[in-house]
Amino acid sequence: MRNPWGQGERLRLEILEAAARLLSELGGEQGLTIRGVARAAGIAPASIYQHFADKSALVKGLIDYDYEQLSAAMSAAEEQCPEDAPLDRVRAQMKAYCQFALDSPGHYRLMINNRPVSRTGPLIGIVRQMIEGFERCERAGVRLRIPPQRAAVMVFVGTHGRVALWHASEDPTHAHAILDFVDELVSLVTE
Amino acid sequence: MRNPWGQGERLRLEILEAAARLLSELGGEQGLTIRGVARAAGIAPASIYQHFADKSALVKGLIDYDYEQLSAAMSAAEEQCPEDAPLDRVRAQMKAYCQFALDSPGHYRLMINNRPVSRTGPLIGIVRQMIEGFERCERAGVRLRIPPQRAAVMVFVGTHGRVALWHASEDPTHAHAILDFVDELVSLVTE
DNA sequence: TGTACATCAGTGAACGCGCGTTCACTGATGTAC
DNA sequence: TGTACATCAGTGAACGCGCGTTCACTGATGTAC
Repeated sequence: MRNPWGQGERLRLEILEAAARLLSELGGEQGLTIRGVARAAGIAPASIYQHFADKSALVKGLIDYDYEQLSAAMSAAEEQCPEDAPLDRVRAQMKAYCQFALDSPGHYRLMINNRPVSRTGPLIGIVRQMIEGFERCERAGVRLRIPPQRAAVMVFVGTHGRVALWHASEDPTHAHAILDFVDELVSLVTE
Repeated sequence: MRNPWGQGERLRLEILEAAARLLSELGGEQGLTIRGVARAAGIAPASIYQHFADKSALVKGLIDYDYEQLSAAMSAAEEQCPEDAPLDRVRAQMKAYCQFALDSPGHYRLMINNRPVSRTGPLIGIVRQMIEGFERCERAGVRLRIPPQRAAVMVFVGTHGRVALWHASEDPTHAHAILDFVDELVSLVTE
């Protein structure tokens, strides 16, 4: 079952999917190894090196892959809400973020812990998305207690903290507690 | 330089201190190995097994050691504030928490990631400390926008999120930005 | 049309490494008689 | 007081393991002439 000519790239995706599956099972980075991914994908360890220069490139590829999924989920959630309810749109995005983190703890941890949050990094992109959301709120007449940038950072950072503690918890509370927390945060930054 | 009779326990502390030093240098758990700790302590790897059953016991010992330091730092900061300024006391505790996290990123990460947050765990103890602080505020007449338990959780969780993002950042902002964030959080939960 | 050769996808076997852990030991210091 | 022995703190050398990575390879599929 080797890929036909010119389709060698297909294995790259299969490797990423196998790595994602493995990461979901493991729930953490320990055990996310070249050999383990090869086993999960049903290929030889050496085959991975045709698609990724080394282990760190594989991990980086996986993280990029994950950020795409997260970003898409947030946008999809936003677009489920009517345009004239900007605060709902903000809430929906943030809750999609939570949902991703709750559904895929291993992925979330990897994304947060292994990717420096740089001025151009993917996490910052998400924060920017939130800032734009709050700016739209303000323009729509929603009263904020602090400037929209600060409100966005506050809601995002608070949610992130809540999710991080959920991850560290040995007996995780139900998802709705996390989602309620988002509502509480939003209500704190609005009047 | 072997310890005299009856003082074998002294090496235990030296091992923990060496592990702590190592963790500070590494900034993360990868590389925190039995052999590495032994090297840092200047002893044979086998010697560690006289004081810790296995690697996980060593890590657990290190985490307990770290929580004691953090808790002591928070209490000390609280007691620097006058008793009749309960909100300042709360702020001081939270800022001591931040300071610890900023000064010792490796330790902070280890504590958060490797210790399930159980109903009786050390992190919960810290949250409870914060709750008591906010209850004292309320009794002293400070007006809160939400119940003291929720205010405490909000401030703690938000701070934790902020610190976690600082850790993930490749170009960390200055400490004062973190401390300002604590003030902003506190001002959001008060009137 | 045949045929020599290049290119591609993927592999098997081996490498050196650092790890956690074990076990029989060394030698100094205490105790029993 | 001496002496045999127990106890203690700590060690050196070895074990088996899984890891990341390399390298010469296999065999199918395409291309040049």
